[in-house]
Amino acid sequence: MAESDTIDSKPLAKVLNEHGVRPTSQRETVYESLLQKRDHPTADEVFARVREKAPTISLATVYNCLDVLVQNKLVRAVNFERAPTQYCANLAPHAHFHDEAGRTLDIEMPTGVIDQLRDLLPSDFDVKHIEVNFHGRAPHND
Amino acid sequence: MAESDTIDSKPLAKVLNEHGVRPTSQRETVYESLLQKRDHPTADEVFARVREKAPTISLATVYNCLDVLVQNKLVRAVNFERAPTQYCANLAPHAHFHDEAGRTLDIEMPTGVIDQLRDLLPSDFDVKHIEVNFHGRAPHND
DNA sequence: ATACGGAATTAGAACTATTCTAAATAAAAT
DNA sequence: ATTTTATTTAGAATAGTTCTAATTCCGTAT
Repeated sequence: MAESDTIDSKPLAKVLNEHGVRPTSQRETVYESLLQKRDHPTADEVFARVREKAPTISLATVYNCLDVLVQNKLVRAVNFERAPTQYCANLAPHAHFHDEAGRTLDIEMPTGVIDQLRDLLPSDFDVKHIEVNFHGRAPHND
Repeated sequence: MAESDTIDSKPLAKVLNEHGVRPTSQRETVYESLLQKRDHPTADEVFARVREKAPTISLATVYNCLDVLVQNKLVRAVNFERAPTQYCANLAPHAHFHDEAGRTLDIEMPTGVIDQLRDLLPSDFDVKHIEVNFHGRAPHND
């Protein structure tokens, strides 16, 4: 299995480039880790995960990379009640469910619902982003 | 106009009591300030405002009072992207619009919309709270 | 290939909103 | 009045994030 085309790793740099992000190895590693385990990790958690592949990376760099990815719409930052920011590689419009146990789940949001939310606002409001957060208890399926 | 019944100040202690909050002078002052200027102040801003009426109050007490009011459903805490928590005395279910200039506005949310949001979740999810935040540019009417 | 210049990374210090701590005070219950 | 319990207070501590200044990296021009 020496020189097989690994389906994921090759186009990563290209994806970053297409979004205006200079593909450094740290950015690729951070982005890859978000794509691989989609459980809304915090910066600290990302830091812990990427250290295996990039043992010399610093926490500041993880923050930098995450910021760049968020700025360039490759990743979403998710905030809930002053808890540490969580990161999410799901780009489809969706809401988040925050479990009382600490889990964060993506909730699909059809465009119809989004449009209805937007219609709550007077027409002279310019809406850039709509954020929907649920909080409660989700059934734990282990 | 010496001994007129001031419509607001009398029942305040009663309102607190009815919500299970022991009415201390600090709590009354903090709650009153939120009722009077409904512009979603931060704890620091509340601190600055109540100092006129209660010059010896401490910031820690302001935090304590706000927490107690939030715990007992007299006030809502509003968070947006790790900005300092803002406080809101509007108890009706509503969303928030976060202006790029920093203003926070209440947006009425009919129960129909709330129900539709809840319907996005599988029925075995127990929803405690739904939070909707808009972000964008609001027309500034000065 | 090599040197230059701007961008990215790094370690650690700094910052900020909030919470904690322990002592003092106030209020309620006896 | 006295005891108990809750609240307030000032300041220290904490945690997540950002800043700083030095180093390293990478693309481009030579």
